[in-house]
Amino acid sequence: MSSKVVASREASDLHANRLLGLLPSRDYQRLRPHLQRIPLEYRQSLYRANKPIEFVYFIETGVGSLVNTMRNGEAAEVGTIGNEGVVGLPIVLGDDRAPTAVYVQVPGTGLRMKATLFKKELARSASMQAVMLRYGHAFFNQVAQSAACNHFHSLQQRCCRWLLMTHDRMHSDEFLLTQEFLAMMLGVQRTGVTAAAGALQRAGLIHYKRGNVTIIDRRGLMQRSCECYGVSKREFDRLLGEQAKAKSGLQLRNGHNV
Amino acid sequence: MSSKVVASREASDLHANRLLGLLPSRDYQRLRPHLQRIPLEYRQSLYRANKPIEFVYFIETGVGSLVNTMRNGEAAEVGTIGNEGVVGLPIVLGDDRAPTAVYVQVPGTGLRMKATLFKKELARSASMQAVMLRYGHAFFNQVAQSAACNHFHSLQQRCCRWLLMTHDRMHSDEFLLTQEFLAMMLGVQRTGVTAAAGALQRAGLIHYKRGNVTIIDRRGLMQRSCECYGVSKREFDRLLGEQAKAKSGLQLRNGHNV
DNA sequence: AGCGATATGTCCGATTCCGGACATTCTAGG
DNA sequence: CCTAGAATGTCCGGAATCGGACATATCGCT
Repeated sequence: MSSKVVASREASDLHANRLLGLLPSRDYQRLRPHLQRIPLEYRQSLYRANKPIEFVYFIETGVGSLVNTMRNGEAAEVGTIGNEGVVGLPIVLGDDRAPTAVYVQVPGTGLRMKATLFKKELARSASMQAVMLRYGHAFFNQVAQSAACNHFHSLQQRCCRWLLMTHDRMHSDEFLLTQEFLAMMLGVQRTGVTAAAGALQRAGLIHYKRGNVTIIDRRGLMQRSCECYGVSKREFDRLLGEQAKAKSGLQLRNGHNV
Repeated sequence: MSSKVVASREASDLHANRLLGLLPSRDYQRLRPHLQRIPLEYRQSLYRANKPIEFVYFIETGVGSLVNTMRNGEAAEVGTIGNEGVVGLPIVLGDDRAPTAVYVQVPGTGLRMKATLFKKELARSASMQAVMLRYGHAFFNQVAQSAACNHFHSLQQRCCRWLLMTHDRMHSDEFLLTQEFLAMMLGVQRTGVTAAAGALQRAGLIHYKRGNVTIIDRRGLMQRSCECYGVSKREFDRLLGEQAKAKSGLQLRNGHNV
């Protein structure tokens, strides 16, 4: 039994959500009274395609997926959001909806806030806006990377990437995930995922059992993953890393935790 | 087919670049002295991956491509920019570089401006910022659509989409385009494009000859294109259309605005 | 007119993934 | 303890695209 108990303190300090942690304390204090802690439940929709966005969510644990659904029902994940970000970027960009939707792919908890209020607070603080926009750029880059990745890379490579990105955002090596669901996220057939995941298990990189995956060999996954994992991660670290508070610039070559 | 020069509809809509046209006249007057008209040449790079962005470009004619290049040299277009937008969104989002690059895919002309100056002007005007961010969201949605499109849709469908999007931004039914180049944009083999384009020509939708394409049957292309063309276009119209002007006074920040 | 460079046409085996059908294993709940 | 449903495993033909090689056509230049 895994779970979201561990509060492993990472580089960012007080807040489980790194984006909130990047805010100047004055900004945070303004948001605080409006933030409400809520559970994020498996498959819950945080906002729907082309519908007004009611709340923005600062994820603490768990992972959300930006999903694009085609007319015929085919769907694919084009970006993921964890405790490094916020769900509701369209609000930051001055819009109130988007043609994509966001679903909870791994359950957890988050802080939510009325979108209208958030928009108002954003307008009052240039520093808050700057932080949100910088995250927006990192996320944009992730989506741009996905666009190329979905086209060029094999199912197994993308599988590895997805597992790594999710693992980064979890506080445990084990989490809930069915092949069926992963297939939907990757926009492929379930049987394809069975084949890919089977190979990874046989190679001793992961272990899974009826909806539960355990990451065993992170390094091995990175070797089999496409470069896209590293590219996205580097960008997030560059834009949301320590340099906001200290200087630090861009480091991170191989510094992945195990 | 459209005429050479956009007819002036409204006082503030004089600009070949729609984004500049959306700016309140006061904002535009501030940018104006810094804007320099330059030709955009075939295959020219407007900014490079991971290098500081020197200039932002408001395209008047021609088309630019946001391109993601993999380590092994494979490349794919993940977004296109024409006279509806600006090249240099990272600046708007507070960054000075991006892991993607922008190339001129169809030559034309544009107005350029020092990125540092643009950033400064942006900070002075909430209305300008609002317009740029709204464009940013439309562009983001386009990239998100590409991410799914590249994965699900056939080469021929994407071929049609690409031709339509380019046609929208050209002032002519005929433009320069080699199969080789289109193949690079779509991230596929050249021989695949030969097959797809050949079929489209046989069906009487286009005509091409050594690097020159003519759009003959736009409707036919739309029928064979994937839905992604329509989705992107609708979003652009929603966010940058006529009614969008009314909202451009939207305030994002206090204090610095005039 | 001839040449080299560029652009397009064609063919073929290999690979990946789809689409669908079906079998098996595990787990929760009565 | 049993059973329904969920999750996973396996098989197969077919489609799209790759990767590469090669042939042909057209243009610009001298």
